[in-house]
Amino acid sequence: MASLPTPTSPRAARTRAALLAAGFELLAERPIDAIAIDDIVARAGVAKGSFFNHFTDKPGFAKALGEAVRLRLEERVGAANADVSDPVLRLAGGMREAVRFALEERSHAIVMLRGLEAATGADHALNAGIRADIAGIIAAGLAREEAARGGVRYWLALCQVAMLDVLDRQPSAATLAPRLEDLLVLGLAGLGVPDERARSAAAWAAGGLLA
Amino acid sequence: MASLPTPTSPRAARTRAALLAAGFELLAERPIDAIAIDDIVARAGVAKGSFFNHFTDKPGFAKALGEAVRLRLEERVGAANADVSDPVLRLAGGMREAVRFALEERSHAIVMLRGLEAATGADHALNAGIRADIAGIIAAGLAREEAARGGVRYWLALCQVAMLDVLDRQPSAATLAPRLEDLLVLGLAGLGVPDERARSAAAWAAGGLLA
DNA sequence: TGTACATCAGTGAACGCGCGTTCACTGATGTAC
DNA sequence: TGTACATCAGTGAACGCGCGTTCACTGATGTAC
Repeated sequence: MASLPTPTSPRAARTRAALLAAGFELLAERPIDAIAIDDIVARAGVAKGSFFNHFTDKPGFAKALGEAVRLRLEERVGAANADVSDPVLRLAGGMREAVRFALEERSHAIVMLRGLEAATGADHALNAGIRADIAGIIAAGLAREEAARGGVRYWLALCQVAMLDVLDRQPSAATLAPRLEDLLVLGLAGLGVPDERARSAAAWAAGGLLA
Repeated sequence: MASLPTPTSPRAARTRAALLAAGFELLAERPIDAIAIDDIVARAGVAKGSFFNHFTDKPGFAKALGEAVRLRLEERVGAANADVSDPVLRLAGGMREAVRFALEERSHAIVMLRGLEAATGADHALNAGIRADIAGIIAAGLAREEAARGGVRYWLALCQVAMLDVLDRQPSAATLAPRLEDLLVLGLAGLGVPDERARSAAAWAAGGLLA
C-alpha cells in the first residue's frame, strides 16, 4: 500500500499537497535517492512526522509522485484528442501534448522521464492509445507493414526524445514548434505515412503548440 | 579525479578488474544507490579497504564504470564500421552493433542505459559518428531536409529503444533479427531514405546479426 | 642463488554521520447536546 | 450560540541502523647487492 487512504479533511489535503509539490520540485533537481525526507518536509514547511501520516514510507511517496504525473499527462493527451478522430492527427497531437507538458510542467516531466517506467514504456493508458492509433493508420492503408510490430516502441522513443529535447534546451513555444514539426515529419514518414499527409499533420500539430 | 592512476602491478590490476566486474554485475541488478560498497567488495572477493586503494570514492567508481562501458561500445561500433563507407549502411550497422552489445554484454548495456548520460545523448564519439553519417546521407540526396536538424536525436532514440527492447525481452539473435530489420526500415524511411534502399540496408544489417 | 630491505597493495575493525522511521505529546477541527 | 468532548492531523525530539570512509597493521612483490 503506497499511499494511505486519501485524506478527508481540508487540513490533511493541504499538507499532502504541499508534500507532493515539494517532492516534484526536488525531484526536478536531483534523483530520489539524493533527496532526504528532511529536505522534503523542509520545502513543504511541515514537520517530519507529518510525512508518515500521509505516506507509508519513502518508496510509497515516490510511487504516489509517479502516479500523479502519469495521470496528469494522460489527462492532457486525452483532452487534446477528445474530438480528433483521424489517427494520424491523434498520433501527432499526442506528441505535441507530451512536448507541451514538458514545456509547461517542467518538473513533472522530469519526474516522468527520470523514473524507469517511462524508459520501459510502462505508461499503460498512453501506450494503449498509441497502439490503437497506429492500428487505425494501418487500417487506413497509410502505414508500412513493419509499423504493426515495432511501431509503438518507435513512437514512444520519439515522444521521449522530443520531451528530453525540451527539458535540455528549454526553448520557447515559437522556437520549439518547427523542431516538433521536423520530428513529426520524420516520425510519421517512418511509419509509412505518405509525405504530403505527414507534412500536413506535422504542420497542424506544430501549429497547435502556438494556439 | 575519479579513479586513481592506473595500477602497474599485476596484483593491483587483478583487484581493480575484480571490483569493476563486480560493479557491472550489481549495477545490472539494481541502481547504484542501492548498492553498498560492502556488496561490491563481497562480490569481488576483496577487503573493503581495497576499494579505496583503487577509487577515490563511490562516485569515482561509478564514473569509471560509465567510461569503461562507453569505450566498449564505441570500440565495437568503430570496428564494425571500419570498412563500410556507405553512410546508410554505417548508420544501420551502428544500430545493429548497439543491439548486439545489449545481447552479448547485457550487464554493460544496462549500465549504459541506466546512467542519464545515455538519455541525454552525451556519448560523444558515437554522437559525432551518427552526425557525420546523417550528413553523408543528406549529401547523397537520400534524406529529407528535416533530417539535418532532428536527425541525430531521432537516431539516438531509436538505438536506445532497440537496446531496451533487447534487455526487456532477451530474445535470441534469430528472433531479434527481424525486429531489428523492422525498426531499421521505419528509422531509415523516417530520415527520407527511399523505401528500396532502406529495406536493403535493413536486411543487410539484420543479416549481420546472425553472422 | 640467497639474504635484507623497501615499497606497494590488501586487510578488516572501528568510526561516525546521515537519514529513515517511531512515538508520546500538542493543538486544531468538528460534533453533540 | 455556547460548552464539553472526541477525533484527527501536526510536531519534533530521539532512536538506531546502514553505509561510506579511515587507518594502523600485515603480507606479498620486487629490487639491491
